Amino acid sequence: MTSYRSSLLRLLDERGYIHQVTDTEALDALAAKDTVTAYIGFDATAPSLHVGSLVQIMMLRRLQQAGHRPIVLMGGGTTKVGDPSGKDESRQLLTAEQIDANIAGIRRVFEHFLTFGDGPTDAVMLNNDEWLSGLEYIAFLREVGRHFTINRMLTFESVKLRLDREQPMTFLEFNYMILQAYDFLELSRRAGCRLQMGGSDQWGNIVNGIELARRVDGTEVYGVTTPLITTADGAKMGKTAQGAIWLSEELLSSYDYWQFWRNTQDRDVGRFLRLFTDLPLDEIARLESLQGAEINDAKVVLATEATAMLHGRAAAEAAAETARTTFAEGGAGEDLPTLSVGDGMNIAHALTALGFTPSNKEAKRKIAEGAVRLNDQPVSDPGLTVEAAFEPIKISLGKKRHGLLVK
RNA sequence: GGAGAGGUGGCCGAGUGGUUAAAGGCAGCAGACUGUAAAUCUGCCCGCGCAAGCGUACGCUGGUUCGAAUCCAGCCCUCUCCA
Repeated sequence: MTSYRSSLLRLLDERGYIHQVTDTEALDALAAKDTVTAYIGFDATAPSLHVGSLVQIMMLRRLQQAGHRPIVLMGGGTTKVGDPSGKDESRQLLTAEQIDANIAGIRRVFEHFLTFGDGPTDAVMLNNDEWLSGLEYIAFLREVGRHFTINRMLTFESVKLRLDREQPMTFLEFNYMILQAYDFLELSRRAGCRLQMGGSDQWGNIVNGIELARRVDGTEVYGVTTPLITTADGAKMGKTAQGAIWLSEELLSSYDYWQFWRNTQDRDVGRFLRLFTDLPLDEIARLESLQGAEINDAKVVLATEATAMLHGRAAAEAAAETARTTFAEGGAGEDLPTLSVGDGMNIAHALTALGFTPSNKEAKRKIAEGAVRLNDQPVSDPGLTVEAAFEPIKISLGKKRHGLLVK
């Protein structure tokens, strides 16, 4: 199906958000006629979200742009149990206070992307703790559990994958999909929610929710999933050696956020512009067609637009200007990470303090490799003490990471 | 509860008493080449220390030994089959 009647599906389609839709025609007809309320679920395990969630965030933004109502569903209830899917990571159980704090932090992220309020297309944030924590086991099994067959659950990709790879799967985890399905039922009752969106890995959960709503309430609801967003190398979005690309200034500066986008690979530029900026499609087509080194201009636009959406236009321009003076002119922009060295500091310690290297040992290695420069002069002595005078000193590791040392 | 297999550095995966901070691969970082791209080649890749050196590390706890990831005992966890 190439032509949609609804502006919603058209918008999502032409910008590259659609991987699968449960019932395209019915959803298209619904979205063309009514204001659709739709939700996406998010974890409450961290105080912020990172770029890995940005496609989902942007999809809610598109939904609102198309005149519909987004619900941000926080998994406060499910987080209380602790998501068992990250089997390797120690599942630290979060306290209710931590979860609430995390939700508050995540809400601040969303406020950059969505308009919240009481209007018909204003976004709302809900917490599944409201209905999950009070559930009674027997009653829940009788109302909801009877609609799930183990036979069917075993065929789901998430389960099958685990079993095929002979990895353990707990009963708790097995029940997760039921709780997620129940969320959809609950939201359709409470908020008239008709659509759940999510990553392609959520397809099974979404379908479960749809079936549950039909069986229990006879309600028709729909699902849309996004493709898994990877870089052209096939790597997951937003994973760098430095850590996650966080969507809050406290965890990642706007300068670093800008740099993240600036370092996009050539082949990803067009796709990312469509997904992560509001630029019109014809403008994106023009940027995307740039060849050779000119594609760098498109990357600057991508970085600035993406940063402006999250951190504001002024911060984005400042990051762009710093990058220009630092990289194009070989100078030092004001927005670079800055470290105070007091009366003198060992250069290896300074590199680690700036976060350029994970340890002093690594910093010394980099010095030995000739990768470290002070004001563009290579440093060879790992025992060097750096002092800043009146002018800040530019310290560089490799070609990309630059910082300022001040008194 | 029983039998068997297994738990090694971010991941995968060798290693079955000493020169093993532990092969190899992936990921990552740096250098060369470029365009703050990709591909390719090269180097690096536990921590502290300017350094000599020291400290940690092969599921956990003890033991044998001059010496253990490697041998022994107990425990924990995972998988497969059985009850």
